[in-house]
Amino acid sequence: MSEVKLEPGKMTKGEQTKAVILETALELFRERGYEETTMRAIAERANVALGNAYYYFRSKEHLIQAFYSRTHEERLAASLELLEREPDLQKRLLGILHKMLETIEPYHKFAGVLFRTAADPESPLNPFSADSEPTRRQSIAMFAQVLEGANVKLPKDLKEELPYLLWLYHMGITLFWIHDASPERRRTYRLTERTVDIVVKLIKLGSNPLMRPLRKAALRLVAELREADA
Amino acid sequence: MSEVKLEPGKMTKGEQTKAVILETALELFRERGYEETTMRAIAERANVALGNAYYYFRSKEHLIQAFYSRTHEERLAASLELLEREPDLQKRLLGILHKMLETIEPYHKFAGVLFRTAADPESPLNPFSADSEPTRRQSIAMFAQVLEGANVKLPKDLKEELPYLLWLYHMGITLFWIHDASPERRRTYRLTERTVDIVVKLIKLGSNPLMRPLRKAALRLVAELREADA
DNA sequence: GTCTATAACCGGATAGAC
DNA sequence: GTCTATCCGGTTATAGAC
Repeated sequence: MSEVKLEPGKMTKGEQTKAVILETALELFRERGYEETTMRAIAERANVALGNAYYYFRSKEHLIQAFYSRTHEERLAASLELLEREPDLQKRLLGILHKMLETIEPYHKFAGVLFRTAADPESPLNPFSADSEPTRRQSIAMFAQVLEGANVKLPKDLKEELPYLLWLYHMGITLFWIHDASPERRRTYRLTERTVDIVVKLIKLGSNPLMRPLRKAALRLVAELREADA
Repeated sequence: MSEVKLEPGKMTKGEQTKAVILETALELFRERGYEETTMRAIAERANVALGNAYYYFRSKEHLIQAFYSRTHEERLAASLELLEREPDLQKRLLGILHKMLETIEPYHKFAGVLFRTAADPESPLNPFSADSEPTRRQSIAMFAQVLEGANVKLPKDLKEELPYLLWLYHMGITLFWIHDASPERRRTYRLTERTVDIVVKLIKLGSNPLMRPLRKAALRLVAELREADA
């Protein structure tokens, strides 16, 4: 599923070891969940000493961070093709969200821990933190691309803020997914389909010149909240 | 601040011990934060054995749950008077939210941990969990009261779902508060004032007979999502 | 700079005696 | 109900090998 090539030719020994440890950890996380996976077990299956695991990953949580950027990249890659091919906004958005859900599905079992640490304002894993700024920026940029290539015209003010709002929206979907215990995550898919429809309608409605005053007011509120991210 | 009388006359020895442990724990949490407070330190200052602390509280997290229901009750009490006196919906809602923010303010320092555990779907602290059902129900009931005594007429379908929606809204405010590092939590207060205004306008708009189809559609979506709480 | 092995520390949690 | 002893696992420290 999430196989990653460990090309020994292109990697130093250290990079290889690090990669092996990460793969092993994710494997165990998927098998048993996060809490149930001990650092000792990871080291053992990866055939390294416990101390060595800590040499490459400062803590168990840092393994999660590595996981984050990995799935994030997978997701970007998986989305590219769609973005080049599909012009319809609604289909673009829905497609992106589906790709995302597919990418993270294997990890649903330990999603709770992910989110738990992510929700802590002190944690570097917090998606609003300075630490995750690069990933966040990339992610928001992707939503900008979703809009960019679509067959819609947006007023400038909305166009600027919308990628961020869509990113927030996708975080909301993710939050729902985490709590979704339905078979095959049906509820999440249903929610996604319904809300994408609403979101697209709202975007079109909000672009209407008549809505300018309301739109301005709403965007000002959003801008204000955004400041609080720090 | 959060002094609670420990009336020995009215309590069995066990209840007393339990109360002492809880008070000591909250004291230490406020002093040093959650992570920095060890169960051993709590037991020591409370003059009980470590094992005894675990006799009364199944885990360190369960101390948080006790804290929850405590502030929850304080909040209910603080809100009662307002609800009996004020007829204007907007003022009622704003007042309730202000009371809430006041009650939790002393604990802002370890609010992160609160939310972190609360966000874990597995955790009993999760506000959507079965474990927190009693508190949740009470809280939703309070929002029903906010509507009940107000000078507005609502269509039946909306009246039924709205308390839950307001509860969700207040959770959103809380989430923002957790991440709010501004002096005196100014941002949170500003956000609250602005959004309360919007919420009340939306409620009035949504009650308009012309909005019936849209309202029905929205409420159906909400009802569907609500099922997923389990 | 990469890695092993081993021991130890710390704190949450549990068992079982009294 | 209360205690002591113990386990368990994240984390650290050390000392040394390639």
